[in-house]
Amino acid sequence: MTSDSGSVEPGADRLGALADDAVLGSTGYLLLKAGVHVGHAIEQAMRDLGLSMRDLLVLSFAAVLEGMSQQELSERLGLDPTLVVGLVDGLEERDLVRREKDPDDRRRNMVVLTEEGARLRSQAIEAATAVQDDYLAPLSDQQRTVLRSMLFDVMSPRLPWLRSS
Amino acid sequence: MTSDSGSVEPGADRLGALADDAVLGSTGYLLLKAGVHVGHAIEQAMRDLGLSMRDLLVLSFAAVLEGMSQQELSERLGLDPTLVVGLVDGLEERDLVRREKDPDDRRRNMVVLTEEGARLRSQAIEAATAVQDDYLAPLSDQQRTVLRSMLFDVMSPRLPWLRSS
DNA sequence: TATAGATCATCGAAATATTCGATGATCGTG
DNA sequence: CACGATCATCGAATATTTCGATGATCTATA
Repeated sequence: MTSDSGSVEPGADRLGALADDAVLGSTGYLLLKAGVHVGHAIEQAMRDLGLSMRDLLVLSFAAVLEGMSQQELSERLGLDPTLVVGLVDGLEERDLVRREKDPDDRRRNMVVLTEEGARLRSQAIEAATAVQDDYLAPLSDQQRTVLRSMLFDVMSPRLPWLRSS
Repeated sequence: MTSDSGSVEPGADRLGALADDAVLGSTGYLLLKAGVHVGHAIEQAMRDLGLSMRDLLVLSFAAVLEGMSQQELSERLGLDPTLVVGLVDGLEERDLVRREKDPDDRRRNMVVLTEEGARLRSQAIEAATAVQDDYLAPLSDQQRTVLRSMLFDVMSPRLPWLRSS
């Protein structure tokens, strides 16, 4: 046993026994932890621009899709439609986004990026990219490519929110 | 290897322009999404055993460290110490874990795994492992090893909670 | 050895965030 | 036109997290 509590045990733990645990050292848990970490890092970087991660995502979806209903947005974000209301409210107040009634279905509010929104999005992308570069610094460019590709492979069966139509 | 799924081909834009977005298609965001997904998957699997992800982590830490203070636990989990109280309460009520006063410092409650806790932990590991195997199915064994190793590389500058002492 | 200051676990209140049920407007179907 | 479904929204109910305070205990030190 020698579980002499409180004292440092020399030698035995350079990487730590924890990393060998079936849960704590598992790929899945590391993935989870890594995801949370980048998330926080990006969130942090966004704060300087007065944005949340969700704001950034809305801006991104709005930019690429060139407008989508709040319903669609809620699905892509994986959020209750109710939450999207406040999210869009906040962005609209700052003129980053605009609600446009869909002429083909006037129940729908299309969320559209404004000039100002596009501008801020550029800055946000720059910041987020810098954060990621920093975060992935231990990996070579080639490794990053491999990582991204593996993540795509793993996620592809569950990416409805990334499909265009 | 041979994961050349990165080339710009007709098949590629079936995934949609979203995957090419600097944010939505970034390695960081994919990492975040993947993390959340495995997290949910594991959480889901744990539900059958009446455990939460946090419960599983407590069990894991308790098992490997053979007991630790709630303070230490809160640091490793990245949670407010206040939350740990309820967490341990729940596990203690079910006899999965036990609070033992540290004889060297009677302010401390050492959280120790019980027999019952060890038993349930085995089942939990089995379930969590199965989920991960399923989740990582698109990857070969070799790829998984590479992935895990890359995640370690990326995280190693920020893994105090995985260090043993 | 008495005392001041820090740490630990805990509690309860405050602040945040998420979920749920209901509503008015609008659509599509027949 | 009436019916049931969908969309955005609201407000209430829940859940979760954060914060400040407290009693017990430790450490340092004078």
